[in-house]
Amino acid sequence: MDKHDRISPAVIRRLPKYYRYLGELTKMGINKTSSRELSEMTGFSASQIRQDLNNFGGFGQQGFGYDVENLRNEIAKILGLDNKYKIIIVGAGNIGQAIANYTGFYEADYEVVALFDKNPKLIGMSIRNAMIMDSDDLEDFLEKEKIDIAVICTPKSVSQQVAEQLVRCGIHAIWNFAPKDLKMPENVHVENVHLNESLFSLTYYYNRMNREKNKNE
Amino acid sequence: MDKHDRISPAVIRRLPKYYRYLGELTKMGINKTSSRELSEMTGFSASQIRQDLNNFGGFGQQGFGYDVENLRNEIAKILGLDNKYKIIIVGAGNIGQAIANYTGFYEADYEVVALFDKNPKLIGMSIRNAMIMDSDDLEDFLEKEKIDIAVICTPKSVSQQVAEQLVRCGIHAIWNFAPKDLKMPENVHVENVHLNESLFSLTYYYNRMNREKNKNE
DNA sequence: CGCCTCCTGCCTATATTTTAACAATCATTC
DNA sequence: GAATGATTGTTAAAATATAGGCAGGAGGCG
Repeated sequence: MDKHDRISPAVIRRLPKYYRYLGELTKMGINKTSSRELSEMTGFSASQIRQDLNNFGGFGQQGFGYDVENLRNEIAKILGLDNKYKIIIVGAGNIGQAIANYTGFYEADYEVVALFDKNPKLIGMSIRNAMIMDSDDLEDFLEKEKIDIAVICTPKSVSQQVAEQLVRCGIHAIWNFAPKDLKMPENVHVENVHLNESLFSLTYYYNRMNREKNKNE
Repeated sequence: MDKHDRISPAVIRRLPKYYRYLGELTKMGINKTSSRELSEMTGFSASQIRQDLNNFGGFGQQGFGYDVENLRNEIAKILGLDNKYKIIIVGAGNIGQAIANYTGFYEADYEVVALFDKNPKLIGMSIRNAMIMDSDDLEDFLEKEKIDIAVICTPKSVSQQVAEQLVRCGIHAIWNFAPKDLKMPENVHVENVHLNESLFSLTYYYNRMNREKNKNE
């Protein structure tokens, strides 16, 4: 699987989108598609779609197109959506609870096994079969349970410290919602969801649009 | 302000990060910095940082560096963080409520004015001074109040429809949390936060790491 | 069967983004 | 007040990402 090593992040970011649209086609009962059709749906150029897919092998048939279900399965395999993943959430505040309640992951087999928090009022509560446990028990828990992905939803002040603790306990994949960049060793992958930065970008474009509108009036 | 028109999105995405780190420097009482220092903090190359900033003008002093507070204010101005923004949230489920409760926006003046939902159990509740109102009252509300940014936290099945309604009522900036791409006119800016796609990317890298680890053993 | 249309996979060209290099400039030191 | 070291702004080069173009294969149709 050496070919995976050199795939650009931009390609990986697009794959979930293809996957989603292929799912929609399946739901509509359409079982054949083409890069042109996917282009219309996703907004990416047909050429780019073909090239993206060809990074992983020729899933299509020349002169014909792609089999929707087959292509979807192949992308699932590439992303690893054909496996099960156990998740814990550290920090059971607003965001942590929202993630635990989020049903949008249904497309793959992600299971939130437990949440952790310091707040005694939260400890003992359950969210969709997942218990909120005391943060002090985190390390013991990770020793016993094999966890794939940890979600950090703590305040930023403790996020680095929590991340280091997680890594010490063998975690290699972190989904970080704290507005801070984690300094992590090479063999840990961090996926950031920085809501501020997203909102600030939006703010920039909002203002730019307003400036243009005023100019044209 | 024509120069803003051609700034690449990649640059805009980095500005909030500079802004955040400059805030941290201020908090530490440091009032002078350099592209090299910012590079160490942010992980971007010093060259790139200088080039990014010079898109908007020379904020530094040759041979000396940048004044932390001044640079931070300039970036704030570029992003528009020196203004106030009124926000509504459509969909007061888990994510909607979490956003309403989110305090991470404190760096700028964002005010969540109201939430909207169809669920009678939620209508009438308040979250941090913002009331959850009936979705049926959305259009009336938007006629009376001048809202800058709308957040979509509805199920994906209605997100497109909600977005169109918002645009009809004069909204031009949408922060979309529904796992669907909105088809919008040119003069509307949509910033997507697609949690699935983010998690799927993480899953890909998690698996790739595991493959590499197994190979090296 | 032959022709036409459509579409992939691949190769090439263009555009964009990032990195590198360097002259100009400033504060500091001796 | 001249030399030094640090650092910017800017230009050029390299790397990367995207788009375009085309040969060849597949299916459909008369």
